[in-house]
Amino acid sequence: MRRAEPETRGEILAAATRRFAATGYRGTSLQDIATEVGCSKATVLYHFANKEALLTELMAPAITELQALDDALTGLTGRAAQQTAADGFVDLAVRFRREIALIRGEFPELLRQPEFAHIQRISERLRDALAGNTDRPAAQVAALVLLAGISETCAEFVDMPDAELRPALLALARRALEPVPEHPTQDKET
Amino acid sequence: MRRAEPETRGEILAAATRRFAATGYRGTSLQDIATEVGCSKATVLYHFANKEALLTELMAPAITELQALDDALTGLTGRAAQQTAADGFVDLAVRFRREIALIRGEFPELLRQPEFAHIQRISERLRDALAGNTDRPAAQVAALVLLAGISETCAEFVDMPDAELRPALLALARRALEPVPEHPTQDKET
DNA sequence: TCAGGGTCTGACCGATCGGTCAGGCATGCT
DNA sequence: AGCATGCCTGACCGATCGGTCAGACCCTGA
Repeated sequence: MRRAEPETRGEILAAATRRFAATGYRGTSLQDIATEVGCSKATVLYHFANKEALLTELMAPAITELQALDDALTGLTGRAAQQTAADGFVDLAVRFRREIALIRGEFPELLRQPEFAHIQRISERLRDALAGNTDRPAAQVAALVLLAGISETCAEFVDMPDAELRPALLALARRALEPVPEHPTQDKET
Repeated sequence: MRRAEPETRGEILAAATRRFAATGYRGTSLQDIATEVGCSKATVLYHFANKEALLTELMAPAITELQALDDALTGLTGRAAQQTAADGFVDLAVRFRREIALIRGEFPELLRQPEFAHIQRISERLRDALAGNTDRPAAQVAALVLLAGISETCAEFVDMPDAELRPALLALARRALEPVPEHPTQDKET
């Protein structure tokens, strides 16, 4: 069972991906991962400082690109921001479906940790951009439905080809975000 | 600290609601709940058979009504099913926002338990109805985005008045579900 | 031949989890 | 007075968690 080449690290990453996607981050123990790899739990912790380090390494590419999208958003407002945010987020969600599935349902708790605090801020900015920088409830609601719904849908449809999933999401986002005729529901006080 | 009237059970339920909503079902220990109530963990387990019984009692009304919506859906197809599903689900999601928040992010794991297996089936039927009983990818994607997005949004906007949240969600759902001009992307196989 | 470093492991640790159990205490009925 | 019952508790249990550690094993280079 001893492995001459040090590819164990990679196998651990692959196994962790599978287990996290299947049973979630908290629902997966280091022993689960070790068993899937065929090594001991101590080996997993030899290659990675702790359980969280495994997750952050798995999520790193997605986080980097999310940050890039956030940067691309600075300065944009109104329809331009809306379009950029929608297109960019759909693209990210489709491409990083696997990563989304990894932390599915544990977003709220994971975001509470300081290491992921900036992601919290990014998703808030993304939501504002999608809402067209308005605080109209209807716009905020639509933005959040899209963000959450797209994430969940991508995690669910892991096997759908990009060429099918992406245009479906883009079309939906465009329909959902099309400027509703204002419909001035005058509410003076909140 | 002894309570003459047996209102402890109600206090436990209330505390469990708060804690589950704040840190999730798995993220909340029986000791957490006991501490918030001001009693011992054994007392919690005296009033409830186990941790899961607490959750099921909290979720019972929502589940009952979800079942009713599913019943109302039988026999309907096409646009009628779509409308009924959308209106019914938005209504349920808005009214049972708190219950959704309780199990936020733990839906996948909870659904795996046999006690909640029928909810799995209901949500699948709901998705099919929302998709207009089509298996066109675009329709399935839109249906899932709506279901997941609406749930998450309701859980997030716990404090928004019903009168604001409901129409916003309904308008969004109507826009998202409006019959897209077919746009025959001929895919012969699958 | 030997030293050293990278890889891996079993044994172990403290903490926390859900859950059990025998018994204490107050009350009310007989 | 005696007894049953409902409510509540501390002490305890086995399991599991993430993480530590001393040492075994193997390869390589001097």
